[in-house]
Amino acid sequence: MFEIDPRSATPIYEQIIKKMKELCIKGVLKPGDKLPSVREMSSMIIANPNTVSKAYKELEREGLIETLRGRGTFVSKMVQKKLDEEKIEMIKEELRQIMIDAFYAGISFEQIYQWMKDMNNEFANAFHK
Amino acid sequence: MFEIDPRSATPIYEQIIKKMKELCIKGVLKPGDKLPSVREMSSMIIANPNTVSKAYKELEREGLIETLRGRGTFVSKMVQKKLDEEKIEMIKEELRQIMIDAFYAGISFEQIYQWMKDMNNEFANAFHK
Amino acid sequence: MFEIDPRSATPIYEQIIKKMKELCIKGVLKPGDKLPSVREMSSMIIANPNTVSKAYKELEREGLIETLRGRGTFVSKMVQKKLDEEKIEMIKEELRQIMIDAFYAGISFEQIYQWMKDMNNEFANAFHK
Amino acid sequence: MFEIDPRSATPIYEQIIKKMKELCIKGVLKPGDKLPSVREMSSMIIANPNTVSKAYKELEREGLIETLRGRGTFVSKMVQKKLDEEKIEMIKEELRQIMIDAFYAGISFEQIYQWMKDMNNEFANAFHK
DNA sequence: GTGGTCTAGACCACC
DNA sequence: GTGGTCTAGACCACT
Repeated sequence: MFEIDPRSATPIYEQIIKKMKELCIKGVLKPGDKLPSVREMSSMIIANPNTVSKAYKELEREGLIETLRGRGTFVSKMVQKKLDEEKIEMIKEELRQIMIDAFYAGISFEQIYQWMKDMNNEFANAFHK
Repeated sequence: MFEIDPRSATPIYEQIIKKMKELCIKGVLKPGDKLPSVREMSSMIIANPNTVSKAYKELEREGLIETLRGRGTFVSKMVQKKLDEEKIEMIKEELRQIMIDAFYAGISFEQIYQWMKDMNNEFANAFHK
Repeated sequence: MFEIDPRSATPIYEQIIKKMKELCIKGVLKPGDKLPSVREMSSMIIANPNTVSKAYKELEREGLIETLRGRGTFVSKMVQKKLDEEKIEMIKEELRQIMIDAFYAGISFEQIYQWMKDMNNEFANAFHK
Repeated sequence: MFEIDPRSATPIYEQIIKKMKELCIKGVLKPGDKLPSVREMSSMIIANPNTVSKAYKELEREGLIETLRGRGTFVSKMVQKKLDEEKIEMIKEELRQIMIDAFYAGISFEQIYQWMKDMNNEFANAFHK
C-alpha cells in the first residue's frame, strides 16, 4: 500500500506527499480517516521521523490533512481546490516537458491521451466529480 | 532565443537540456547544425563553461547531439527513437503525477487535453514526421 | 588498498571507477557495503571532491553502486549483468586492439592466454558465481 | 577498406594508426607496399592533413612504415618486435581491464578465448609465424 | 553528516 | 579554435 524507494532521485518526503495525494484522489483514503502517526509511518517505510514529519507538515500546509492535538492526524473533510496561477503555469510547463520527452521516447500522442483517460478512471473520475 | 533563469529551482544544466530538446523538436535546430561552443554558450547565458559542458555531455549521451573532436558540437543526424521500457514507465509515472497535481490545482481534464493538443500542434512537424 | 596515480594519462575519475570495479569483482567490496563518502575518499586519495563525485556518478549510472540521499553511497545488492549488444561489440573491439598491440610487442598468443587464466583465477569467486 | 569514425572518443590519428597496424597484421598491406600520400589519405577519410601526418610520423617512429624522400611512404620490410617491458605491462593492464568489463557485460571466459582464437586466425596466424 | 550543483579559473590533447 | 579534465572552494537540500 505504501511503497517508498530510497534510491529514487525524488526526495523521500516528496514521495510521501505524492503517495498521500494519490491515495486520497483514488478514494483509498477518505475524508476523516486517521493517518498513521509520524513514528508509525517512519518505521513502516523505514525512514527518519523527521522526514515523515516534513511531509505531514507540507500536506497540512496544502490543506489535505489536519492535525488534532493529542488525537492524531486526519484527512481533511473539505479540500479546497485553489486556482493558483503560478501553480498552473508550473503544471503546464511540466506537461510540455513530458510531451517532449514522450516524443524522444517514441510515444505517440494517442498513447498519452489513452493513459490520461485510464488514470482519470483510476482516480474515481475525480475530474468529473 | 535562449533564456535561462539562474534563480529557478531546476538546475541550469537541466534548463539547457530542456531548451535544446525543445529547439530541436520545433525544428529551430536542424540535424547537422553547429551548436555554440561551450565557451560561447557559457558567455551567452552567463553561466560557467563547466555547467554548459555538463548539459552538452548529457545531450550527447542521449544521442541528440554529437561532438567532433576539436571541431565542435553538432545536432545529430539520426535521432533514433528507442523504445526504452524503463523510460516509458518513467514518463507514465510523471504523467500520473501531473494529473494528480492538476486535480488539486483545480484544473479540469478538458483543460489538460486542450493544452496537450496545443503543444502537439506546436511540435507538429516533429511529431508527424 | 586504494592507489591512484595523478600523473597517469588515464583520468583520475576513471582510475577510481576501474579500481572500484576490481574491488567489487574480487569480493573485497561486498553488496551493501558503504563506500567512503565523497569527502573522505577525496582526502584519502588526495583529489578534488568533484573528481570523486564524477566517478561515483558514473558507477551509479552503470548500476554498480547506489546512493541513498543524505545517507551515503553503497555497493548495489543486485548487479544485473545485462547483455548490452553495443557494449559487447566494444569489448570485442578492445580485445582485437590488444591482440594487435601484443603482436607488435612480441608477446606470444600463449602468453596472453596464460595471463587470462591467471586473472580468471584471481577473479574466480565472481566469475563462477 | 579504411573507415574512420570522427564521432569516436579515440582520436582520429590514433584510429589511423590502429587501422594501419591491423591491415599490416592481416596481410592486406604487405612489406614494400606504397601508402597513399598524406594529402590523398586526408581527402579519402575527410580529415585534416595534419592529423594524417601525425599518424604517419608515429607509425614511422614505431618502425612500421618508412618515408623515402620524394618517392612516398612504404610499409617497412622488417618490423622488429621489440620487447618493451613498459609496453608489456601496459598491455597486461589493459587485458585485466577487459576481463573486468567482460564480467560485468556477462561475457564468459570461454567466449573471450574463442574470440581470441578467431582473431588470431583472422590475423593470418601472425602469432604462430 | 550526505551528495548535487555551481563558479572561477587552469591545463591538456586534438583538429 | 574545440571539448575533456581537474582543482579549490562555495551553497543547498535531504536525512
